[in-house]
Amino acid sequence: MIQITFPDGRKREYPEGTTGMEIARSISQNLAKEVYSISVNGEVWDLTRPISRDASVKLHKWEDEEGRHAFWHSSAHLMAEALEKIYPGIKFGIGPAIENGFYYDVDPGEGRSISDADLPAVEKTMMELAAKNEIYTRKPVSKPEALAYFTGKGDPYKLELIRDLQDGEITLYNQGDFVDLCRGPHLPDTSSIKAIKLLSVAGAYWRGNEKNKQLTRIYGITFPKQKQLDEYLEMLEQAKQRDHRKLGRELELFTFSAKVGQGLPLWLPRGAMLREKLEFFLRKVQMAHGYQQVITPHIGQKELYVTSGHYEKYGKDSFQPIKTPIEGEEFLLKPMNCPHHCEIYSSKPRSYKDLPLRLAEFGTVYRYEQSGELHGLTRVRGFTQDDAHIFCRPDQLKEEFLKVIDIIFIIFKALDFNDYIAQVSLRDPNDKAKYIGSDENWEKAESAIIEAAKEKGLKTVVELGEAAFYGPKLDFMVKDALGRKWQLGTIQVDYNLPERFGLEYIGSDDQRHRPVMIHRAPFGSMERFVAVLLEHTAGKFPLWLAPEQFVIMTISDKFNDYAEKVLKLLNNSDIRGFFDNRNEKIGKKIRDNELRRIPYLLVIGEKEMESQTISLRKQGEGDKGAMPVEEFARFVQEEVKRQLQILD
RNA sequence: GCCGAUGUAGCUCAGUUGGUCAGAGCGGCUGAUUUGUAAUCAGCAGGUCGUGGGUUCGAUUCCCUCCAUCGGCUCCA
Repeated sequence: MIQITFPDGRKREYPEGTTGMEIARSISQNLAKEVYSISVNGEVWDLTRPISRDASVKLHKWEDEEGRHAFWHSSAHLMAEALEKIYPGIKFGIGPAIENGFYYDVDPGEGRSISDADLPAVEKTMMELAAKNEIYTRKPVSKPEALAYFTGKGDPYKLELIRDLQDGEITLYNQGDFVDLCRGPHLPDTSSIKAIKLLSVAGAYWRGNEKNKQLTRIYGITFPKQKQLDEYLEMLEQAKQRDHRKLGRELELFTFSAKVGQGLPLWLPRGAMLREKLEFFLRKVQMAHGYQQVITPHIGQKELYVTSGHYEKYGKDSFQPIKTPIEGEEFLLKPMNCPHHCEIYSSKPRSYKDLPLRLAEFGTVYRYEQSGELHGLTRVRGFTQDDAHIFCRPDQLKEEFLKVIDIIFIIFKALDFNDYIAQVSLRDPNDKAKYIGSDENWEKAESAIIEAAKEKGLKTVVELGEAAFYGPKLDFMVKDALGRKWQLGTIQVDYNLPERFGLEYIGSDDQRHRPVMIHRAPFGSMERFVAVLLEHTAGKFPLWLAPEQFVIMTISDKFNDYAEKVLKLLNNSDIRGFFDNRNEKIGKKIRDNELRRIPYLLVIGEKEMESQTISLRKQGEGDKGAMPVEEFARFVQEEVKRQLQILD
C-alpha cells in the first residue's frame, strides 16, 4: 500500500500502482468525470499513470489551469490525428496548449496549403474521432527507438526535437492511429471533448526563427460542453465591440489615411482633446516630482545616432536618412528622444548639485515598423512618447528609480489599471553581441532594477533577452480586449549612453564623474496608451478625461434659446460640452448621445426653462431628476476635482 | 518582411455560377412634424464595386501586380 496525501492534508492508503482516475473514483464517481489531470508531488501527470510510491496529489478539474491544459493539449493531438487523416504525409512541429486553447504547427507538404476554408472539415473529422472514445496511451521509449519511429514516419521536425532531448526522458503518446512525441499529460480518452472550434490559420516560423521554414499554425479551442464554446465565442464577439479601432472610429477620436501612410494616426478633435487631458495630467504629476519640460526637433543629424548606437543597431532597417539639397548632409527622423536630451545635458557644465536633472518631453518619434506589424494605435510608425530622461549620480539612482515607479502607480491608479504585469527585461546572457556596454555596467543596471522592484513589493516576471540594447528595463504590460499583452510604462537604467555622449559632472571632490541615466515613459506612448485605455473603458472615460462631458438636448426647439444660455454658462464654468440642436425627438437624441458615451445628458423642456434647471441623465444610468444649472456646474467641477485628487 | 484571409456609398453589410447587378439600413442633405427620457415620417444626393494590368464580344464577378486592412509569426530603440 502507498500513502496518498491530499491538498487539505488528509491522507489515505491506496494499493501500489493506483492511478489518478482510481483515486478520483474512490472519492466520487462525479468527480471522476470532471477531472482531467493530477499533480503528483508537484508534477502534472496523466490520470491513467500508475503511482508507485507515497505521494502528495491534487486532482485538476476544468477550473484549474492544469486541467484545461491537459484537455487542450489532448485536443491538439486530436486535431493532429484529424489532419493526418485528411492530409496524408503532413509533417508536425509542436502542438502545445496555450492560455485559451491550443495550436499545432504543421507542414502540409510541398504545394499544399491549409486555409480557413479547410477548417470546418478538420473540425468535423475531430468530432468523429472524439466520439470514438479513443484512449490516450503513454509510452516511455529510448532515444534510438524514438528516432527510429519518426525516421520511419519521415517527420524531420520531430527528429530535430528528439535530438535535443535526453535519453530516458522521452515519451510517446498515441490515440487511435496517431502517435506523437510528447511529454504529456493527457486526458484518459477523447470522450470528454464535446465542442470544437478551429479559430484561425497563421504562418509561424519553425522554432520561432525567421530564418527557418514557415509552418502553418492552426489555432483551436475545445470544451467539455457546447454551451461553454458558445459562451467563449460570445465573449470574443463582445471583445470585438471594445476594439479600440472600432471605438476610435465610432467616437471620432482618430483615423488613418492610406494617402498619409500606414501606421500614421490622424488625431481628430475629440481624440486630440483626450490626449491633451492626459498630457495635462502627467505634466502636473511630473512638475510635482521635479521634472522640467524641454522641446527638441523631430530630426537630428545622422551622426547623433551613430554616437548613440541607434544607427548601427537599427539604421539599415529604418526610415532612411533625409538629405539637405545643397550640402547633402544626412538627417534622421528621430526614433528616440534620448540623444537630443543628452545634448541638452551637455549644453553646459553640470555640478553634482544640479543632479538629478529630469528632462521631460512629449516627443514624437518615427520608427519603421514592418508592415505586417502595424496594429491600430498600438503599433504605429509615428507616435508620441511621454518621455523623460533623468540624469543622476550613481548614489541617487535607486531613489530616482523608486520615484519613477511611484509616478507610474499614480497614473495607473487614476485610470484604474489594476491588471498589469511588471516585467523585468534583462539582456540575453547567451547573445551579448546584441547589446552595447560593459558587463560591469550591465550588472550594475540590472541589479538596480531588481532591487528597486523588490523594494516596491512589485510582483515581477523576469524575461531574458527583452532588454533595450543599451540597458535593462522594468516594463509595465497591460492586456487589451482580446488578451494581447502590450507594453505601456517603461523604466530603463542606462550607463551606456552617458558614456557614448561623454556626459560629465563635477563632483564634490572637484573631479569629473559620469552620470547615470534613467529613460522612462509612464504611458509609454500616447497612442498605445489611448488604445488600451479605450479597450479597458469601452470608451466610457472618466469625467475628467471625456472629450465631451455633457450634451444639452431640448424637448423642442422652443427651448433652444434657454439651451444656448445654459451652454454658455457651463462653458464659462470650464466644463466641456455641446448643444445637440437637431430637430429630433428626445428619445432619439438620448440614444445617439448615450452611444457617443457622453457622461452627462441634460434634458431641457418647459419645466426646466421655467425653473431655470436642467434634467440630468447619467450615461448608462438614466434619469437623475432636475437640478439647477449652477448646481450641475458645481457638481461636475467637484467630480473632476475628486477624480484628480491624486494630483494634490 | 513572412503565412492565411479580406477590400461593394462616410459606417454596417446584401448581391452577381461573367451579360438591366450596382442595392439596403444607418449617417448626410431637404421638407414635414414641435416632440418629455435609448431610433418620427417622407423625398433627395452619395459608389469608375481598393489600384493598375490581363483573359473575354463583355469583368464588380476569373487571373496577376500593387495598395490598405484583419488574424498570427518574426521584430519592437
